[in-house]
Amino acid sequence: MLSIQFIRENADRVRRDMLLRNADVNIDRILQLDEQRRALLQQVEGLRAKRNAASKAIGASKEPGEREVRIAEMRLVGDEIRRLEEKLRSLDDELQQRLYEVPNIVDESVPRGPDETSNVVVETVGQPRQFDFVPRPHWELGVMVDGLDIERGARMSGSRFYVLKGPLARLQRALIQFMLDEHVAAGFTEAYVPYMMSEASLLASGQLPKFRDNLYRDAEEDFYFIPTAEVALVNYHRDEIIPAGRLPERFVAHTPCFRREKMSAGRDVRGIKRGHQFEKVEMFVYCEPEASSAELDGLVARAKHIASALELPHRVVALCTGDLGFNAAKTFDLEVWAPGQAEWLEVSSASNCLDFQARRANIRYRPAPDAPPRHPHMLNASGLALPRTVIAVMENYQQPDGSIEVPHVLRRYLGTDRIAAVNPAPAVRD
RNA sequence: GGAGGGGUCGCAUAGUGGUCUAGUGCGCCCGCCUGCUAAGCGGGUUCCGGGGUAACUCGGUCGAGGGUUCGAAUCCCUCCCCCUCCGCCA
Repeated sequence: MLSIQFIRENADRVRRDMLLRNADVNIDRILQLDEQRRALLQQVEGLRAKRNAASKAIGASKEPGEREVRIAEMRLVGDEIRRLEEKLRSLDDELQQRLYEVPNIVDESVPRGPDETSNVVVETVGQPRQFDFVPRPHWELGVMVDGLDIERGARMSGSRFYVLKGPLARLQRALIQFMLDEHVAAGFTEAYVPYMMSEASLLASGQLPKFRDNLYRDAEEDFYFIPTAEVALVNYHRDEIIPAGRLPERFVAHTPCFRREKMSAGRDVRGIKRGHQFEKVEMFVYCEPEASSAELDGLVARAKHIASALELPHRVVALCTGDLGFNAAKTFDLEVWAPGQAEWLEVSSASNCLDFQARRANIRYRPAPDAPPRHPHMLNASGLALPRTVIAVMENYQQPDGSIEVPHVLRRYLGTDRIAAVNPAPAVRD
């Protein structure tokens, strides 16, 4: 979240950024609550100081008469304190609630625009492959190599679930292994983390309270299923002061991700592009504020490295102000080309959240052993999201007979250079 | 799931209603003393918030939140976490 001090001192900038995001946030109400709160706080603290002094005098006093008088006096002061505290608490609650729902500020370098049509392609790498046949979408190829079973997934769990088996289950696992190995080799620390987290953790990472509708949760216990490993990695240092000399810290974790996808109902219903459960390799960085801009570039470079190593045509897109996520001040998406549907697939989103999550999660670090604590900057980036990378590999490497060539870097993981087609092409609908 | 024990300053501990402004030891920092080092002596050492240009000052903070009281680390209630043993279990 933004600190109330920051909002107070930069009210115009915050108002502007909320407009740029199309965020419906009442900054004036927040400022009003802040002012009322501080005025009331001064009253309460003044009375408490008075009571503290009197109580000390009562403790030291030996004259029963004097004690009685002062106790009676303080009884009234106590009542007044209680009355004002109640008002203070309700002001605090409303202020806190509203602050939790204010999104991050916008980095000055972010292109302006109301929605994704204003996003800017900043770099394109590789040429889409020229096919001398009509490339198939991944859901047809999946059937042909006997690796994808949508119907059984739906029978087990309903729509937006699927089973990967045989060569495609192995392809996905090989990709995960490859990505983790590459990032670890680049100095990232691999982490295995809980997939279910408490409400407090989701609040700290910014998923709650605003995005409750997109989360799965246990009905009886305080468990939410993580929608991304980012949630776990934000909370790794929650309520800590990181000692001097530890930053930057760079993590990589592979986890499943669970999303209700209520917000995108009806979109991308075919195949494995958008499911309720999917695998993702996630990178995460804690760093000093001065370093976060360079770290963001580094994360984008890592995501690009994976796409390049897999020889997938890809591009980097700078999200515009209206398309930024709640936590992010600046975001680059990485998209890979999927010839089967002739579209760009988002496989990574790299964001600099500045100190926004550090405040929510109460994470600080010491720049030097005796220096006062500061909030670190925190960044996250997929590296990469699996189902869409699987789609891109399948569709880019497909052969006329429905078999799939294995990218060079994956061959040592899969022990083969080709995934054979064993079924005929499914009947083409309409 | 059952039974028991426990959460106090970086670490270890003391503290069962009022000089607790939370003591002591260790660690760390500053200073003094001292050929050097060690020891010794003196001082400092949580974090958050309010007010103030500042020196400074006020409030809160003993796992969390409520409550009792003029006054709570201390008493009461609810919850969380950790440890030990039993049960169950991949």
